Amino acid sequence: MPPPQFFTALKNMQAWPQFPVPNSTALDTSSCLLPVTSTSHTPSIPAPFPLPTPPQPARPSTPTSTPIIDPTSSGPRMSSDLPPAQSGPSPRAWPDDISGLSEVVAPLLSYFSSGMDMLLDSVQKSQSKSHETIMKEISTIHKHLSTSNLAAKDQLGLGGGESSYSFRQSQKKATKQCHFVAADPWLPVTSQDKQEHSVFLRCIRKHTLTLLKISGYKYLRNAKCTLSQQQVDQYEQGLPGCLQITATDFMVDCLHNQDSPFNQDAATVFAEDFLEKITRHSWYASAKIPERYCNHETIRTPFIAHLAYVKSRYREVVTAVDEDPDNARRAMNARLQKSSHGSRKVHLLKMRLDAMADHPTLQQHLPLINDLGTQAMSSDESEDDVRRTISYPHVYPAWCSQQLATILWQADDVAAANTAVSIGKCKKVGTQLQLCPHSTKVNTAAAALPGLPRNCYNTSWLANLIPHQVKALRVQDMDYNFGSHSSPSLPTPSNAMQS
DNA sequence: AACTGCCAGTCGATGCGCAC
DNA sequence: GTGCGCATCGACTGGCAGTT
Repeated sequence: MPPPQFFTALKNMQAWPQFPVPNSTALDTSSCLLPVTSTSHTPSIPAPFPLPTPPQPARPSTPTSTPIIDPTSSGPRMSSDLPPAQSGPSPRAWPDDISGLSEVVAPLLSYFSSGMDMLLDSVQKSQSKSHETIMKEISTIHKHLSTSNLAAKDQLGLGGGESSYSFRQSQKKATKQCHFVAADPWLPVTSQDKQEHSVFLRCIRKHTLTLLKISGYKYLRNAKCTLSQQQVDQYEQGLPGCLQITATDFMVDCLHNQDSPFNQDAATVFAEDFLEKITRHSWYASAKIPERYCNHETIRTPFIAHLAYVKSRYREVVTAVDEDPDNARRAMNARLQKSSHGSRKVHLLKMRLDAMADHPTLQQHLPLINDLGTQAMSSDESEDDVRRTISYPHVYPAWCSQQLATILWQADDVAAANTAVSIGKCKKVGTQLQLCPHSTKVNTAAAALPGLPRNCYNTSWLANLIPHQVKALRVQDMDYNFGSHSSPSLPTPSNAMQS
């Protein structure tokens, strides 16, 4: 990987309008293909795939096929332990006494020469290590798939396993800002710190419900969380007879800001009670809350943050219902339906990854499918209510190429074979696996994933895009090596159902 | 009838983008 | 900075199909 100074220099170069940097769009992560309904998943697929390796020239004239990942930007980083490039030399600070060249051109040529050397080194090293990278990634995914099966949950529901999918999500979330209280403030936040923080937050949520005397937020209407303006005024002026917040008569104000004096005082009462309960009365003992969390401010802050969620739920179950009950119910159902559909796609992705992890030939495609995420999973499912069969036909996204669909198809067959009982005639106890017959239908409304190799997209679908969409799609100018799985035509649905 | 376990639905929660 | 809407996630639960 080129040194951080190179990226700093490259960024500075982009500010020079007369010398546009090739492939500067690689730094742009904002665009995506319409109609994109979700922008949460933006895969970065530069190196780990078994891409074909054409003979490399000794010094390529343009590095346009190599994605530039700037470690100083907010985009994905190739190395987590790389320090941010802050003190690298600016291109303008280069010596300007190169004979025969102007002050502007000399540093530019020198800069480009040096930069290209570093970039070329990086590309060559990356390609030579491609196989090793794939095997490492497969090993990592495999390890997380294994551990997900062994994970147990504690009685409070405070623990939980980490599936292959959640592993990807946790990697994504790790880039977001979290206010962990690390065991050792001088060391980086560890996974144990994160787990302890998560457990602590769950206790905060649970205690909030306890003090509000409700079992769930759908009962917020019954909790003390609505104050009139008169009550607020009286409280803030400290008038006699105004509301008093105590642990036994706890209340929050969901109609005003969480930073209001009333809510701030509520947070203080909450922190005092929470601290007392965990230190003197051994509440949440199974959660094993670390000592460093046992102070007022560390408890107050997450409670106030949680209050924002409580307020949003209040708007949903009280305010919206009061305004228009029918509309509120429709909105709630729509949200739940979407949520349910999403979790099914997660299940499908995990099932496919599990099946591929142990398969001798499909294993090599694990990084690709893992990076595709749920957005590439079947996009529509429906149950046959008439015959009462558990049948969910897979409908593939229109943008998906035949080769890519074939991989997913074969993974489904492997998963079905793995769950089937081959010894004796006894079926597995319990409900049998759902039938997931493949269909030839495609979902034209499915959002396409940007930045994939060319042959991951359906050719005819690609041809129908307008130029702006093609540009937004950022198709990699290379083909993914599907190997022996790149069959010329999709298998028939009947074949797929035989397993 | 008892048991098992899959699966859709439910719930609590988080993060992002946009408008003000 | 804040509120709000939206998308999405993980954990959990009840219904129920299928087996013993």
